[in-house]
Amino acid sequence: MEYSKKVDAKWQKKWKEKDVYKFDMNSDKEKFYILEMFSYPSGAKLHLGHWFNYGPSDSFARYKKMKGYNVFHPMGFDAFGLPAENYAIKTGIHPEDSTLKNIETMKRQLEEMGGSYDWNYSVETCMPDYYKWTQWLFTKLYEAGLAYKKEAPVNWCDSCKTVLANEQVIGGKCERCGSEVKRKKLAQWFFKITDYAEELLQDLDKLDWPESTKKVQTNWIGKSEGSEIKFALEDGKHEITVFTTRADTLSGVSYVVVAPESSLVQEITTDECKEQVENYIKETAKLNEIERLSTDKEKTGVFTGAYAINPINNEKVPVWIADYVLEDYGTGSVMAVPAHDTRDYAFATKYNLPIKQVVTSKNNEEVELPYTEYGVLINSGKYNGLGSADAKNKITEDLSKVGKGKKTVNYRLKDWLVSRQRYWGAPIPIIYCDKCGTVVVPEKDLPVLLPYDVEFKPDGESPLKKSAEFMNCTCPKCGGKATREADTLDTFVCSSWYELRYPDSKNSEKAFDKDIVNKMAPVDTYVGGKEHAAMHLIYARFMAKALRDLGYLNFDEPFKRLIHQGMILGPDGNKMSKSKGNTVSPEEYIEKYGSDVFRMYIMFGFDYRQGGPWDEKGIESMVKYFGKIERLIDSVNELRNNASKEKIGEKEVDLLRVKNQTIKAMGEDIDDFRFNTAIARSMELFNKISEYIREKEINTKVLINTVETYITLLAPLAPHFAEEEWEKLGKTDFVYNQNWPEVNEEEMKGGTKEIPVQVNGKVKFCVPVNANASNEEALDVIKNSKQAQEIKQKYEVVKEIYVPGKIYNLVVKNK
RNA sequence: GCAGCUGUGGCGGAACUGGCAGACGCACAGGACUUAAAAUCCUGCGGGACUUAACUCCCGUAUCGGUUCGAUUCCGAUCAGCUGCACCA
Repeated sequence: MEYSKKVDAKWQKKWKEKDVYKFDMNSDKEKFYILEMFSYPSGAKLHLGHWFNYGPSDSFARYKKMKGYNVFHPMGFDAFGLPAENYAIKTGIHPEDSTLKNIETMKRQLEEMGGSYDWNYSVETCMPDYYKWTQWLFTKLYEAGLAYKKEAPVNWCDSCKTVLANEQVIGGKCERCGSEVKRKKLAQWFFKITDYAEELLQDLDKLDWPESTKKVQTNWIGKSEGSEIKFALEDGKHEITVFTTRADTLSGVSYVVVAPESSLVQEITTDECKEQVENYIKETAKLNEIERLSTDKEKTGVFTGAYAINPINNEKVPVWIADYVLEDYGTGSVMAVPAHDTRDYAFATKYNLPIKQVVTSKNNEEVELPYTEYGVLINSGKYNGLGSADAKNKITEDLSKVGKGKKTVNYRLKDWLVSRQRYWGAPIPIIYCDKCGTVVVPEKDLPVLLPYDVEFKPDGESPLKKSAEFMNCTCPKCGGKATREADTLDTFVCSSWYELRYPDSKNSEKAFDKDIVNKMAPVDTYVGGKEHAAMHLIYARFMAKALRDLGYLNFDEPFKRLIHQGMILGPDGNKMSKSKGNTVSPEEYIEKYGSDVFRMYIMFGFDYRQGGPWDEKGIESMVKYFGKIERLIDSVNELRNNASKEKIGEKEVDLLRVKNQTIKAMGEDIDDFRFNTAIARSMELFNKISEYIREKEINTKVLINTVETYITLLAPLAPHFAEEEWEKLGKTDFVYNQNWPEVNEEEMKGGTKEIPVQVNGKVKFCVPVNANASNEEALDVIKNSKQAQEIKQKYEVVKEIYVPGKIYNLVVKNK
């Protein structure tokens, strides 16, 4: 193989000289926005996962360009975040220094990969020219009532000294550092994503996304329709509102449970029960949410001494508190129906509470409790005999007439907690003034710059609090002394709108120009890992919708089509990790083989959506293929001046058919991110050309045309290598700028086609049919074939089935 | 526990709405070239039976069953692996 890293460098230089990646916003061509999830520069170098994400996607972008689109394919860096801060704490190297250095390295590596990015459209989220607008976004959401502050129980990581969002807690442990997560109450900033719960759910239908990811989001949003029911307390002063999806079981309520954190608890607890209730609340506070919700944990609770009145039958039922009820889901209170809920059943059994069956099976069979299915009501007074579904409606309706209940919809989705007690993030643009209260930083004062010189070692306080210079400021409203918000924004905020900034990334007046963003966005194809199915992808959707409602966007969804690449595992089949010692570094391969061999191998050796274990040996197959192509081009150049036959014979028809089939198949494959089969098709065409080249008489015109097409087809997949071979073929322009070859339908149909013939569903033989023949003609040929005649003589034909162009099946029985 | 995904040769993987299972490649085996080796080129390559041989036949897509003229593909049950969610009222 002559191809090497030097060839990469040669073409990268030439491309740069001609500025081929320059994006022209005003092109007449139809725009196509391709985006890969930008990378987080925590490590110093691109790893295999980056290559697997960016390499094939870049080939997709190059293909789309050849197909005639005005392709917009930007790249940037998600540069704020905890790892850089942790690294800094460990090494003393400032996060800004390490991050900027990493970005430089990664940029260089992306260029070495051959990424077709126009770096004039790039973002680095840690730079003031970007986070100014992240802050601006916050102020807009605040003004629209979509950002608010509240005291909330949060997940606290003692090791990172920071708060984690619920979805960042993995198995009770901190997603980033793995240490145990505790609960703590803090005043926190939230984005009101719940306002968009219904739309986020409904609009999933509009998206060309993997079904599994849509399901993840559906579950995340967790819509449930039910009823809110009011239970008056016996004291006549208080009231408990519960949320239930099973209003039909209301007559079976044997107690009511309130979340221990609820402020109501203090008010209703009787003096006799005060001590046990307070002890229980203390115990609960020690547990984190994961522990509380663990199925393994036995359900516990205590009686408050209060009694509630069932609005349907005036029965008096005890009010308990229990840690299996959460304050922030539904109304924070539930009605317990042990006979028809497994959880309540276990609780009632443990604490000897009554169990009253009010639903039975439709055919009135004996049922085992707890019976959680829908059925027919019993022991429910005037509702007896109603089906569960009807009873739910009827009961809720009756309650609503007396102001004791209503139909309602509940979502599991929680508001997005965006504040972080960290240094390496965008400061929240809020000022606290003694006179004016909470004041948002006006646009003219943005960005609120993140100071460089700050003690960022964690001690439970926000690092920015320790910088007097940062904290002390004047109130924008009254001009008096004021202090700044010391918390920074979750990095997911930075990444929730970056796709909107790319097309106008240099704009210093606005986050983006409305016309430009509406012209270039939404993203047509978005490529990234499954791990972002819930968080990033739902936050970005929310942000787009919020910005639309604020009048900045005229579309609803930021990413029309989504592709998840699979994961490349270590050679041992396990997830790559330094601790396991099974990591594979792309660098040495690039040094040894060049970017294209590596890119081609990762595309050919794996199903893009699946990934799989790394196979050291596989890459050699690509080295062989490249060598073969080089030798083929040399042979073709030698044949170039030989005498050519003029006729288009059987062999030429055959070659041209395969050529056209390959153009079509490869195009479809690349469009659908099936790079492995696209490359396999290219190999088939290669094999066909090699076969043809061994013929005695060669039509050099057909040969050269086919070989040129073949190299063109390789161009998006192996960009540097294809340029090199293109040049060898005597071409002086860039193969990068070629159009994707057109399919010649006539040539593609040429030759004969083998139609398989089945007898009773089993293939017995094939009949060659002219590929251009009509269905009738083809069927005629098959029916009149010698073998078919033989079958018909031998057996009685019961039925015949012909699927045009595919199969002919005879159903027979013995005569 | 619930949900989702996956299961095809020695290996990576093909087979697009049911229509020739194993494309393409790796590995392996044989041959050509060579003094020889490497490289390269050619041929073979799921398992089994029979045959001098061509052929032919049988089995085969995790397992068992179903629908169908026909199932890797659809349906049901089971097993295995991976991933996500976590008492959601």
